[in-house]
Amino acid sequence: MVERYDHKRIETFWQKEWEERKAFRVDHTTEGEKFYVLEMFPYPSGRIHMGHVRNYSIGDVLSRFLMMNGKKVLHPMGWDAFGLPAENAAIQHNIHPARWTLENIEYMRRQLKRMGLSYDWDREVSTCSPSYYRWNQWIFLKFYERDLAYRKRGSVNWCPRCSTVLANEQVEDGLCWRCESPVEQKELDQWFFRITRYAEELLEYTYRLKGWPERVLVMQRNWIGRSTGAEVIFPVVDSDEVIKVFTTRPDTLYGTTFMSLAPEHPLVERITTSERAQEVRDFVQRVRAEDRTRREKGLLDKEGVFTGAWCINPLTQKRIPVYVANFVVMEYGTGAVMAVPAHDQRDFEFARAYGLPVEVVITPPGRRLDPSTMKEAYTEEGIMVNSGPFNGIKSTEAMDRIVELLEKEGKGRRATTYRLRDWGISRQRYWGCPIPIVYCDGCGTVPVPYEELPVVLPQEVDFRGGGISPLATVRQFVETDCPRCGRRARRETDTMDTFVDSSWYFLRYISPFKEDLPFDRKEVSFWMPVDQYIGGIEHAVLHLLYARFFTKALRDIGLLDIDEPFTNLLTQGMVCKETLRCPEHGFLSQEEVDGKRCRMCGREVVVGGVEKMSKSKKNTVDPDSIIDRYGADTTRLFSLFAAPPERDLDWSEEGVEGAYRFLGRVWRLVLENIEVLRESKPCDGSKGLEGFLKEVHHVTHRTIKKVTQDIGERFHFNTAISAIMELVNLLYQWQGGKDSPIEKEVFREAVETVILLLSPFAPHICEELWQRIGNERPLYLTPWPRFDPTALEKDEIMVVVQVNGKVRARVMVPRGAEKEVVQDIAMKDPKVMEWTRNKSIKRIVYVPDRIMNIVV
RNA sequence: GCCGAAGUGGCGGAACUGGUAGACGCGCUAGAUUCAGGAUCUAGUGGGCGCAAGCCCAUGGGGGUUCGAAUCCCCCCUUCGGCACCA
Repeated sequence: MVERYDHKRIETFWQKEWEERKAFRVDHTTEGEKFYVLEMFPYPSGRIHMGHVRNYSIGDVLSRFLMMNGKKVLHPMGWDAFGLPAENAAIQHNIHPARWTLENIEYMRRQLKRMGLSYDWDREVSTCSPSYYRWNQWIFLKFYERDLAYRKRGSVNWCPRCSTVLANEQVEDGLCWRCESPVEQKELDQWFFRITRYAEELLEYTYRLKGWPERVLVMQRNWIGRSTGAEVIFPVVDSDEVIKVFTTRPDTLYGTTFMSLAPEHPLVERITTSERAQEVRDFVQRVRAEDRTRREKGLLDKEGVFTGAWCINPLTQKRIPVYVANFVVMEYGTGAVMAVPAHDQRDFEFARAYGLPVEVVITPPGRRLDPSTMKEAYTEEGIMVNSGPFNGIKSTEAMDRIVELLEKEGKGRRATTYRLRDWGISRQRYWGCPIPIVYCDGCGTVPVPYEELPVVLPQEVDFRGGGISPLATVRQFVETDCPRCGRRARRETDTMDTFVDSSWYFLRYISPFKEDLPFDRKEVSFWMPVDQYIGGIEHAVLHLLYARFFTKALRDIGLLDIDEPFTNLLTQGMVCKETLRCPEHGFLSQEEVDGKRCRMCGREVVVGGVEKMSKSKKNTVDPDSIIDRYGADTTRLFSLFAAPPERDLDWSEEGVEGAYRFLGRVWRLVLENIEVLRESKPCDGSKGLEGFLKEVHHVTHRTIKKVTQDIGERFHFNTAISAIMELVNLLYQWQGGKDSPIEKEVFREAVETVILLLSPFAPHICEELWQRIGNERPLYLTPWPRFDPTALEKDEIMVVVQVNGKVRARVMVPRGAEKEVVQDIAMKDPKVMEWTRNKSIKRIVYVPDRIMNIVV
């Protein structure tokens, strides 16, 4: 019996070794062929979860693979360390957010090190450290100078549970993205980043990011939500006021029969006639009190009220009534809609409800529409009618022509609107980056001078009060002198959204010690953009859009010379597991189940569907316990083998055992042959190899080729691993001895190859075996193996023979044989003869060295 | 409603540009080893018919293109994800 595979000892040993030798440190020179591998940094919530394990395993395989292939690889790790959970923990457990966060970082760093990840820990960055967030403030000031940061009072999303404001991107279905509480609206003074200035560029570049998954790009396009059309001016009758509308359908302008304003529209108050005033005011108040989410989701019936005012259709000069309607939102377009009931479903419903006229201006080809009997709006294109000079032309053509007419007469213009809103970054919480602004009664809003940065977050704060920013209670913080006039002034007490922190952290990794600037220009132009970014799909819009915006803004400030931060993006799937349920006690964890029964009540447990691991469903698996039991190598191997990275992964204990078994097989393969391996060199070339030896040599090189392509080109780690398994299986088939030099050499080459190819996945065991077979140089400094094309060539090749598309035989032919030669061989095959007997051959298709199809 | 992704054995998944469907792993079955269990090794494992050689069927369903389709085209169904009174 050989020594057993002791993962604990091996993994501890090699982790210490890598750490002491600073194996994965990358110097600050800017020479060589660079590759920047980045994984989304974690929030230090306490412990890592399987999603992290998967994310970081993917990055590590790639990183180690590229290092062995001679690339200069930057592979850093850090902490997205500001955020609400720290503050909530502080409130619940009376521990300071800073301590809570730092302790979590300590713990999680140890967990990551236990996974054997190849990070350059010298570049570790933590966003809650003043040496990091001072540059947040610095960038904020640069944004402020360029009017990319501004303050405005407005209706904002308020999460009562988190007692803070949320950006639009952080509201999902009307619920807070973090705690799922219903979001309310509040009027507050808030800081915004003018991301809308980049709306067009952000959109345009989604068509150039070839290395991003299509679905992420689509989500971003939807989010930016560009629509093109026209802005049209409708003068109000007996008034100097005009109503501006945005429409994507200028072709329907002649069919406008009324006007709808958003209840929040400023004109409502000004144009409503006195006899309608009370009714309108009641209506506006009622709608504004309505549940915002229901209103936004379109769940309410179309309702409205007449203002008493009329406006003029600029093309027809017809008077049309102005309504206030609950389905018009102030935030989009101009907050006013020209209503064309015949050609817009919402307007149609509204018109029917209030008895307003429906006028058809576009007819479907070859059909006529009757306004009195229409059941729904006709929204397709067609032929123009009742549209003055445009009658008879196609509606698609009329679009442009009508806009031209409007522009000529000064009644409107071509216009584009976006769904994207500016990014509200103020947060009424403590544990975040202070906004470097001072308010002075004399000077107004004054930026903190650069030389006074950082504005340090004070330690002693009572953050238990709800509703206002905790910093507002700290007098020593709030009270300051105006940097401009020196008189007493007040500091801004909100902190920044933590998505600001993560919008540029990948730049700080490049020069984490830079004192005078956020990052070093020269180093950044060497390393950026990130060549491969890896993370979860949940950031498809949030973080990934913000980081793109930051990159463009920093470029325009003159700090960067790239347009996009991430060349290639890999969005890994979720880690899922089956759920267990007790009819009485709900979801159960593995520990709460005894056999097939609930430990609490003894009732039979229902095995539910495979769902994303979550605490609430109690189907999580703790990485620590898996690493304890099977080791980091097994854990990594399984999470990469069970599914391709972008797909969801079903966690299975049996699968983990399978991975463990495989590593055991590799371990025994080496140790059972340790003498043979030690006393030989790998063979060089395929000369003189016959039979099984030739087969082993051939498969060895075929595996090098496949694994190299699967890792480097396709990220198909699962198939790479299965190819290595096949090679190992073949070596277990070795029947004869390993006595002659040639046998030893072939075997040694094959085993070395297995170790090298497996090392990015399972680095500890491979490093150990590599050393044991007598290598001095550590594996992580050893070049990746290259395949020998001549070893891949076979003299004889199996060709599949089909008759009428059905496989009937397989024949061996010399490689590269002519069609006629193969045909002769095939026709002599008894099976083929049987199927072609008494039949006339119509055609023979031959794909060289692969397949022959005989059509009879 | 619109947009996107995906449907392959008992399960996770292979099949690169149309060319042996089911690699690899899990699970299951049998054998070897063992006092026994575990571990390990070997063999088998899509379905149907057959003693067997073998034949037929099979990649969500239906049609088509092709010598040949999981892969290309058309129609439909299901699941997941995103957006949605967006003018």
